[in-house]
Amino acid sequence: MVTIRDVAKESGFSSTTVSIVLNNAPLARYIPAVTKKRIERAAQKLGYRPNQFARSLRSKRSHTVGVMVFDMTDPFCTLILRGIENTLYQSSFLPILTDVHNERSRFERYLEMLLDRRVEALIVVANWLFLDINLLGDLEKSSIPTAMIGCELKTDSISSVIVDNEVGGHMALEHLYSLGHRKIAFIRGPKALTDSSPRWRGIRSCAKECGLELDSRLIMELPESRDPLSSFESAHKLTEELIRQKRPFTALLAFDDMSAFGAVRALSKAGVRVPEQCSVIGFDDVATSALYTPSLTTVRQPMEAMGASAVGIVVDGINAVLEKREISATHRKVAPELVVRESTRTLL
Amino acid sequence: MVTIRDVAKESGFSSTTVSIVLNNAPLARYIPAVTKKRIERAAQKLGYRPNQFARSLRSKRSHTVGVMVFDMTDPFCTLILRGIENTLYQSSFLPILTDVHNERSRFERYLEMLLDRRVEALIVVANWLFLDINLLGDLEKSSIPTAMIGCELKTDSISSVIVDNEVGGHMALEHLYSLGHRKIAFIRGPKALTDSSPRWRGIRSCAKECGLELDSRLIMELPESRDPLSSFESAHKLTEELIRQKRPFTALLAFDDMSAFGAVRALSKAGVRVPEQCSVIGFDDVATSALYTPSLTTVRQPMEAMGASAVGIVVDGINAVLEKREISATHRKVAPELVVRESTRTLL
DNA sequence: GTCCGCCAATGAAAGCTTTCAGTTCAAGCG
DNA sequence: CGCTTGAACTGAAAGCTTTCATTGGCGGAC
Repeated sequence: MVTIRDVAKESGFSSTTVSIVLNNAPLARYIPAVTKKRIERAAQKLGYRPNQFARSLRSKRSHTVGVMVFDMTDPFCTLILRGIENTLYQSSFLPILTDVHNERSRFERYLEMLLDRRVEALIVVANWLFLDINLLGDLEKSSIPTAMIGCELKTDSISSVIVDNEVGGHMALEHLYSLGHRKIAFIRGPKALTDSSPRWRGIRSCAKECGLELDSRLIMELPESRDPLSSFESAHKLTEELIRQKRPFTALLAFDDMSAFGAVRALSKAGVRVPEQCSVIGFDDVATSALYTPSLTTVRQPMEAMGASAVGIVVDGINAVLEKREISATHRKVAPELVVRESTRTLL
Repeated sequence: MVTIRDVAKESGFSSTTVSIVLNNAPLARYIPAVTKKRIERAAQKLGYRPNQFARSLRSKRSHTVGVMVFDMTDPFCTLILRGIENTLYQSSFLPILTDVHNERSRFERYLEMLLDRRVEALIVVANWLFLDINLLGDLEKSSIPTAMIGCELKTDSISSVIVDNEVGGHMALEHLYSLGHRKIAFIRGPKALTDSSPRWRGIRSCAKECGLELDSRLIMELPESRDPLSSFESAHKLTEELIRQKRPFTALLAFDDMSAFGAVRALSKAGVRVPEQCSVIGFDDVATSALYTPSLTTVRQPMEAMGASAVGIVVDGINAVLEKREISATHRKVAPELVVRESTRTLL
């Protein structure tokens, strides 16, 4: 391994000067171009690569960000991760990826590991999280810039990025209403999930504005479950139940895309054609939605942008810490977007 | 920050002894239980956490593995990543995740960054890779244990884990044949993709065994593209073309699940019901396949196990290096598994 | 002629561990 | 008693950077 001293020897300057030049430190301003050239050439020639361990030890920086996902298999995560990765890349940080599998013990262990590695910031993808208040406590103790994606927070020690669920819920119902649907079935999210209630609030506010009466017998609720894919199965069952009830409906508004897929499956099985006989709308716009048959109309969360946004927040936080500025948490609520595809159509 | 010297002072022993005890180093065997207790208690009391930077600098170990994915948005990756993460967790390694976006420059930059960080091993998820021989050269130079998932190699410096594509192709056709199908359409993978030809070989060998004649006018081939999701669109178009040809077929064997989805979509659009009028089989068994309507019959790659297997290989490699044992590359070919769902059925 | 400020460069310390090469003491052995 | 052996423990070095404090040299101000 070639060290900075080798470069010093080769170039004829001290290792101090080499360090200053190669890092383009503030003092580099006093160093004449000739010297810089010579040092750079020497480094090049020897193929010098600074030892990151030593560098980190001295500078107390790891150039690393911890990413904690609550369940990677949730298709909702994929694009968020892509957004995080891509933005981090631009700032020359590397992500350490951990998947908590929705287990508290695993969360704690990973948090400890990440902090031991001195990650400079933490991004938590809190998809499908049953908000646990202790968890926030653990995160707050960490004292590094932290951003949570997909979970609304009021703390001012942890930043958050979420989609505006209320607006999204409103959008979804408005879409169905504008297509002429009046008898609408709903599959609500599980109560314990933080997204559920604002989405429902948006739906109710839209109903109110339109003078639409919600039929409580057409409202189902997903059960709690640790597995994000389970909403497919649950929605499938709930939709079968809706059909068995024989209470007619011409459209169905699902909590998310997974449950929408479950609903479509149940409807098809029962011989109800989507969208001809029943429109279905989802929420999220996971990758599959565009590929489904029929392709799914849904309320899109701009996931890649949300990942990027979280990185932006924590990178600002890192810089603030470096410059000893105080900075308080940022809370962003991004706008959802209606994506109209084939699973919804005008009521004839 | 509390250092090992603080613990030494607190416990009344030297930092050497503390280090030995806390790491349970070989020499710890000579240290009486009482001493160990006292040191552990002191560490506990002060809340000592070893500085990983210093530790790494000294021991030359990072306890970190680099994971390079060629395109994260490919649903094929998700479970592989899960398998990697989970197995790494058990060995107390942390993964640094990088997504190459199918770009050579990005590959090079990331490889450099990972090696600078002294990752102890490298796992490359070479999904949807157009094998580039230079790329292997870059990897071979790295001289750390390296495993590639999803790409067959002959080198003995880089290990590989792949599914047995030939057996898989054979399985798929055999399934359709055993259901009574004789007029079968095919959507082959793009030539440049390493998986394509062995899968096709398996198909041909099965056809031969069954005495089935393949109709070249029913054989389509996906075009090359950098985007794994593009196979959906392409397959959609190719299937439309197949239908336009009016050359009847009762089953379709697609290159992968994405293309199977595209085919199903095209068939549905044309009023051909799946599976009643045409059976469709895919390859991979991505998460969506079980949720699709109809759920997709497919040849499953045991992705989680493949990820785990790759980790096993490189961890063995790491240990071999530590113990100065020589070890040569491992090449595993895992068995695929037929998953029968709703998209295929007996020909009436 | 002295002092100041700027430029160019550097020696040495500090950051925290792990580990090599011992040291000390006591017991065991012939 | 002198020697070896083993247990229990430790001082100091090494690993490689970054950075603080400092040194000269030199031109200009007073």
